[in-house]
Order: sequence, then structure tokens, then C-alpha cells
Amino acid sequence: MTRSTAQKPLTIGELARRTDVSVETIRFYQREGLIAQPPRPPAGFRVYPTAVVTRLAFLHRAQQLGFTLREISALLALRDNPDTDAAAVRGRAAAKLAQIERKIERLQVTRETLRNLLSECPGAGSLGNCSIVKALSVPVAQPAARRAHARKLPMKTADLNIQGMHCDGCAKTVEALLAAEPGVKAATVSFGSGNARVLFDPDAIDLPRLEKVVERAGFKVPQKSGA
Amino acid sequence: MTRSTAQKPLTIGELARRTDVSVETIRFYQREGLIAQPPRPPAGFRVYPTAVVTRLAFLHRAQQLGFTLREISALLALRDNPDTDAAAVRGRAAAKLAQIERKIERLQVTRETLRNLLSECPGAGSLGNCSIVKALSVPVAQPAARRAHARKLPMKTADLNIQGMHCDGCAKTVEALLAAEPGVKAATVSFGSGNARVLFDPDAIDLPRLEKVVERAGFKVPQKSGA
DNA sequence: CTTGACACCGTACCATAGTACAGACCGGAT
DNA sequence: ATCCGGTCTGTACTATGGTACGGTGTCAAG
Repeated sequence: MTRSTAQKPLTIGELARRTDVSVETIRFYQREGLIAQPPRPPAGFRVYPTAVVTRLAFLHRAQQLGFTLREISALLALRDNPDTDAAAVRGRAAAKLAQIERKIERLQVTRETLRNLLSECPGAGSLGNCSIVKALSVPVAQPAARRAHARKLPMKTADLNIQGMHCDGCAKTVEALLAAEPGVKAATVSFGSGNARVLFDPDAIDLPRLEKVVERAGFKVPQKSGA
Repeated sequence: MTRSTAQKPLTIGELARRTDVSVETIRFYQREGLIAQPPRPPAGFRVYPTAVVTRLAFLHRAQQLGFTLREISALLALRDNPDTDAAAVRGRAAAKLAQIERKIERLQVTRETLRNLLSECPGAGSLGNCSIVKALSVPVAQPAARRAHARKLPMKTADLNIQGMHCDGCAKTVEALLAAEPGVKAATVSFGSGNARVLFDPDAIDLPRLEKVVERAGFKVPQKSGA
């Protein structure tokens, strides 16, 4: 053993320095169960296994890709399990990609709206002439489905059979994906039964689209799901 | 007065129905000062002026455009003030557009990263082969500036003179815009003095860029700002 | 004149991702 | 032996945008 990287005991402060994650944040991750807290020795401070350095790097990278801590927790659980199939990880990544694409689309719509408002705006003078203020004062044009809802609550429930889920985290991922889809009011996915129950507005979204959402995330939906 | 829209007193519940905003949310907006709470009559319930219907519509529209409640509060204050110049509103919108464009760019980078990961991934088999897990375990490549910071804390402070701010809300807007810029560690903008103080990393951002940020939002920065 | 629906008020709570701090304790260097 | 810096624990607080609820008051219709 030369006097290299590994000579200092990896205390929490040293870990913080090496990973560029603050001590407080490391403790926070421990509370959240994202990283294990080594047992405290009878006397003195905790010493961390060097593997946590990698774990924190993984955490950080996954965050940059837009995964929430809850999702990262599932990802880490997959990583820790030697029986995990790579498809499970791939499914998560595909789901996240789809989510991000939707987010980009929404932002692009907003961007266009703002651009139009700005291009029509005289840019000076009294507020009475301000096209922006005027435009904002107009009630939101609702997608009609929303109004129908107020009238008749035309929600439908569908059950989807889903194959390829490996753990409860997969189920949560699918659930989040479905729930994020416009027109979906609620979604519960059970890993145990391999079933998804979705409450949705048939005026805003339909079954094939729901199935596509699930499949885009890397799971399979056998074609026999009933309404 | 015929038996039309205005015959019922506009109680909070009626307001909620008309604007499609829940009673709880209306109360929340009142607590936050976004809408005024009419005085409670000696006996009975509050009655709202019909103008709040428009106000809530404005609020809702502005939210769709990505404005935070704090920003909307400033926007509403501008709208309420007859002396407001339309340029102030325009500046806010321009700032928001810039913010959204940055957000889109960041998401696009993330999207590309995820796409690359997915395209390289075999998609099945044991985790050992999973290119995604491998890629995530690699520490984040830091933009070099970040490391420099760890070595020497090379932060610089600059004062900018800003013209065209109309109220404290303008100052807050500029502050948020500056703070959101990568490389900026802190920004305080005072409406009273028309001054902005920015703490930034000169390796990551420079003065001209900071000035451009402010100008994009519709304000002016006279060319004599010192470091 | 009772009942049910709404209004009022205060407070607590949700998710998300941390940050901050007090007060005690520990360990190595001086 | 003492002091400084680091660690430990628990709790509270940040921002953001609401949601939920218990207990009470009020109104209007039957």
C-alpha cells in the first residue's frame, strides 16, 4: 500500500470532499435510504466503504438525466440486485426519455405563445395598448373535454395487462408515466398482478395511446385489455 | 337587471365555479396576496367584485406561460397601476421567454444523452453488460471551472447600473434572471438604487453576458459598470 | 324551525431536494 | 491539557403551489 488515494479513512467529510456532495446532503441521502449508513463503531466516527463514492457518482449522474431521487432509489436497487435484467434499466431510461420529450414539447408550446405575444406587443406606451396584458386577461381556452367533465364526468376506467415489470419500482415508473399523460386522471399499477388500472377521459386520450405509452417504456401489453 | 349571469351574489363558491379554481386555492391566493379579500360584511358571507373573475383568469393564463406566483404577483401589480409602461410587462415576458429557452436547451442536452445511452444499450441480458449502468457510474465530467472553484474560489463581484426598473418586482425579476444564469452564484438587485450586485465565476461567465441578460429582459445597462 | 349546504378560520400536511443549526461528543495536534 | 475542527443527532426551515380538515358560523329552503 503506497501513500495514495486510499490512506485516509473515508469519513463523511472526506467522502464529501471526494464526491463534491455536501456532508448535509450525504446525511440526507442516508435518511432517504439512498445510501447505506455504515454502523457506528463503538467509539469514534463512521468509516464508509469506498463503493459509496461510485454510488454517489451514479446518483449525481442520474439526477442530471432528470431522474428523481425516488426513481434513482429504484435504479440503485436494480443495480444492487445481481438478478436484474438490463431491460429493466433500459425501460426506466426509455420512460424518462419519453417524459423529457413531453416536457420539451410543452415548453415549446409555451415558448411559441410567448414569442407571439412579444411580437405583437408595441413594447411601450400605456398599459391600455398592451397586447400582452389583454391576452392574459382572456380566460383559458379549455380543451372542451374539460368542460364536458364539468357537465357529465365521462371518465372511463381501463385495465391493462403489463408484462416485463421486474419489481415494484417498475410499477411505479409505469404509474408515473401513465399519470403524466394528458387526459389521465389516475393510474395505479400493481407489480404483483401485472395489472394497471387507469382512469381517463376518453375525449382526451384513448386506449391505444395508453398502450403505446407503456410500450415506449419497454414493457409489453398483450392485446386483450378490456375497458 | 335580467336574470342573467350576475344575479347570484359572487360568493367564494360561486367564484370557484365560474373560474374553475377551487375554493381552497382561492383562499390560498388571498393568503398570498394575489387577490384581495373583500371585507366581511357585519353578518354573512363575503361577496366578491366581478373583476376577480378576470384577475383569476389572468393568473391562470400567466401560470400556463410559466410565470411563478411571485412573478404573477408583480405582473398583477403592474396591471393595477395606471402609470405602468407597457415596456415593463414586455420586459417580464421577454425574461420569461429567455428562461424557457434555456430550460429547453438544457432538456435537449439531457434528451440527447439519454438517446445515446439507449442506442448503445443491448437492452437485455445481465447487468454487467448494461451500458447505461456503466455510464451512470462514471463521475460527472465537471466543467473545469467548478474544480477551479474548489482550488481558489475565484469569484468576482460586479455592480451593474440598471435603468428602466419600475418597481421592486422588476428588481426581483432581474435578480432571478441573473441568478439563473450559469456561473452566477448570487445576485441582489435594488430597485431603489437601480443597482445590481452580482457574484459570479469569471471562468464561467463574463460581464458582457450579464449585461446582455439584463437587456434581453427589457432594461438598460449604461456602459460604465465597474468590477 | 330544522336541516343541509355552504362559508369561515386556523392549522397541518403533500411532494421535491435539500439546507441550517444547536448542542453534544470525539480525536489529533500543539 | 487544551483547543480546533470534524462528527453525531435531532429538529426545523427553505421554496413552490397548493390540498385537507376540524370546528364553527350562517343562510336559505322545506
